[in-house]
Amino acid sequence: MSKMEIAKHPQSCEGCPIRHRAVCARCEEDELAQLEQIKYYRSYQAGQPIIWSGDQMDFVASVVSGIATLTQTLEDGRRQMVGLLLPSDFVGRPGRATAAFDVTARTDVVMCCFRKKPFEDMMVAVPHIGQRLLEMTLDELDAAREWMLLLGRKTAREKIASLLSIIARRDAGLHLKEASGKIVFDLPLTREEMADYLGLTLETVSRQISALRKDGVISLDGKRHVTVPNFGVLLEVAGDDSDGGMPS
Amino acid sequence: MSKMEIAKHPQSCEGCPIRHRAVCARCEEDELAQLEQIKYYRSYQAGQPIIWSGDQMDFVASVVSGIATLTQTLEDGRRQMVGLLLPSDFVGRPGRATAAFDVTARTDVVMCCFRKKPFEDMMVAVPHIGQRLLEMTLDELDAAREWMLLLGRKTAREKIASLLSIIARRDAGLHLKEASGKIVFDLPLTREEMADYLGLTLETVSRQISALRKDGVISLDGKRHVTVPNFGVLLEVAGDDSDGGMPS
DNA sequence: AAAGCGCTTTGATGCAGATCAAATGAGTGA
DNA sequence: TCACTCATTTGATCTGCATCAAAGCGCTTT
Repeated sequence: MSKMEIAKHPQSCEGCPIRHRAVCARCEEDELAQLEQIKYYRSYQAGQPIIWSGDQMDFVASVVSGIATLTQTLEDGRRQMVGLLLPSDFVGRPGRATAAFDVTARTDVVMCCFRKKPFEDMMVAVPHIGQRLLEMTLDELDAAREWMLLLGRKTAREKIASLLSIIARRDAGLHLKEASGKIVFDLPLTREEMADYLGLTLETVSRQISALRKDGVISLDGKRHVTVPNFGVLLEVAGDDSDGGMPS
Repeated sequence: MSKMEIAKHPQSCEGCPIRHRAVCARCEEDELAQLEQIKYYRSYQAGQPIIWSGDQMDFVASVVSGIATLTQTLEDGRRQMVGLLLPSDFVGRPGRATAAFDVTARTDVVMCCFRKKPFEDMMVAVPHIGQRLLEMTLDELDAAREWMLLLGRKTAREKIASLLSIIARRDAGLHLKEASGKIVFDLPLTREEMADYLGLTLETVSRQISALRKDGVISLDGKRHVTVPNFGVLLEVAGDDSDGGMPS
C-alpha cells in the first residue's frame, strides 16, 4: 500500500484494455459515459484477499489486469479453486448481498469497480449491460460444468494435461501462434494452486508434471516455463481429445 | 409414443405450475401473451434422450414437470452428471448453435419449448425475460461451483450425505416440513445416477448408504424411501455444516 | 559466501475407493 | 407360480493418489 500501488490506471474507458470483452463490451458511447460516472479503480497486491466468503458485497467489478482466484474452503482447511479470474472477467452478483466465495489476488490486480446499487439501477436502464453479463455468465457456467467432468472423472495425469492445454490455448489465443504444433507458455500458478484447482495434492501435481516431461509430452525450462512440442499429443493425454487434430 | 403421451398439457400460461419460477416469472400479462404465441409443449418418456451433445439446438425450453439430467461423457464411457433439471429449470443457450451436454429424461418429462430465433428476438424486446434468465443462470453457476468443491475435495461419505441433504432440503422446501428434525423423502435417482452425479462408482454409493444406515444417520424403507431422523446430524456428516443447527 | 526461505522434487508407505465377481431382492409378464 | 430382468447389496482384491518425510533448487539478505 505505497506509491507503486497508485500506478497508472486507465482513467477513461477509451483505450481500456478490456473495453471490448468485459461487461461493458456492448455499451454505446453514451452508455459508457454513464458507467464511467459510477466506476472507480482499485488495486490489490499479489496474495492479498479481495473478498472473503460471507462478506458484505457492496460492489461488483471487472478484472482489468492480473489474475485472481475464486476458492471455496471446508472448515478443516480442504480447499477447492472454483474459478480463475482473468482480465475482463466479472466478480460479484447483482441481487445478492454477501459473497459466496473467497477471491484472492494471485498477481498484482487492478479492478474496475462499481458500487452495487448504482450498478443494479444501471442494469435496468441499460439493457446492453445485462445482455453482456448474461452471455458471460452462460460461458462461465459451461466452463464450470466442463471442470466438473474433470474433477469427477479424470485421472491425475489427465487433469494436469487438461490444465496445461487450457493455459496453453489461452496463451496461444493471445499470442496467436496457431502453429498447432509447438507451443510455449508460462505457468501463472504454483504447484499448490494447480493442486487446489485440480482437486489433487501438490505432490501429485509435481509427480505428474515430471512424468509428462519424462514421456516427452512437455519440456520444462525452470519451474514455470513450459514447451509443448506437439499440442495434439497433449490434448490426447488430456482425454478431451475431440480429435487431437494431428494427421496420423 | 402413444396416446398416453399427449396427456393434458397446460394449454395456457395461466395456471401453469412453473409460471412464477421459470424464465417467464417476471413477465407481465401482455408479455406472457407474446411468449404464449411462440411456445409449444413436448413430452419425453423416462430414459429418452432430449438433446445430444453436439446436436443442432434449434430450441430452448423450460422443464414443466419431471426430472432430467445434464451429463457429459468421455470417449471411453466415463460419465459425469453436471446438472439436475427440475421443474422450472431452463435448458439451452440463446446465442449458441449446438448443445454442449447430453440432456436425458429421467422420469417422464414435459417441456415448454420456444424456437430459438423467436425467443432470442423476444429477449431483446422483453427485458424481463433476460433479467430472469440472468438471475437463474447466476444461481446455477453458484450451484455448479459448490458442486466443484464436493467433487474435488469431499470423501465418499460426505458426498452421499451432501446429496441426501440437498434432495431432502428441496423436498422439505416443497413440503414445508420445517421441523429441522425428522425428514422423509424419496430418492429420484438410481444408485448409478447418484454415482454419476457424485463422481463415484455405484458400488461405493451403495456401500456408503449402507454405512450411513448402520450409523443411524438415515434409515431406509425399500430402496428409495429415506428417513432422516436428525437433519442436523446429516448436515454435519456432509461437512457443509455451517453449523448443524442442533443445540449441543 | 553463507544462511534462510519458499517452492519444488522425490521417496516410502498407507488407505479410500475402484474393480472384479457373485448373490439377493423386487417387479413384470407368461 | 415360475422365469426373466434390472437395481441393489455385499465380498475380495487391487491401485492411484494421499500422506508423511526428507532433500534439492533458486531466491534474497546479510
